[in-house]
Amino acid sequence: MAYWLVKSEPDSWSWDQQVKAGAKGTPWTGVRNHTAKANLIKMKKGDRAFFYHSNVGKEIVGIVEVAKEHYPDPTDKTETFVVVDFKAVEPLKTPVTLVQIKADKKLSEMALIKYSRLSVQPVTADEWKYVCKLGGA
DNA sequence: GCCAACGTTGGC
DNA sequence: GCCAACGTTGGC
Repeated sequence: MAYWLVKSEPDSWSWDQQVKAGAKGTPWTGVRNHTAKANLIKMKKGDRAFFYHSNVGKEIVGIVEVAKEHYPDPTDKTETFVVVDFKAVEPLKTPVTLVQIKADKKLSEMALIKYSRLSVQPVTADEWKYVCKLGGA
């Protein structure tokens, strides 16, 4: 199983909305970047991803799971980009903030820091376990 | 095919 | 609100 991190501005799609959307899963729409698209395509059902609030909060707030593998983005008229469906798994008891990640040597290689504008990124198994521990998940 | 101009993302 | 990073567009 692979691990990922997805970003969303809570003003447009927040963790709370993801939780309320329930166990069926909801499409992760709006990706318009080819690197991010390539990552979406690599995702397999059952893969897990951190849900990160960009701009407001700037912290990892929860864990989602791939409920459905990639298919064309219904909001993309050009039919170039894809979505996957995510469902909420569990919140982090303690959100892990960007400040915390930057200050932590173990997490200094995270794509979140190195490729700060990429909205769908891979996370290594070590980073995954460590962030889960920090967050109390 | 190069590169300047422009738009967007996202941290500060 | 500013601006750095970076992707995209369009003229040549």
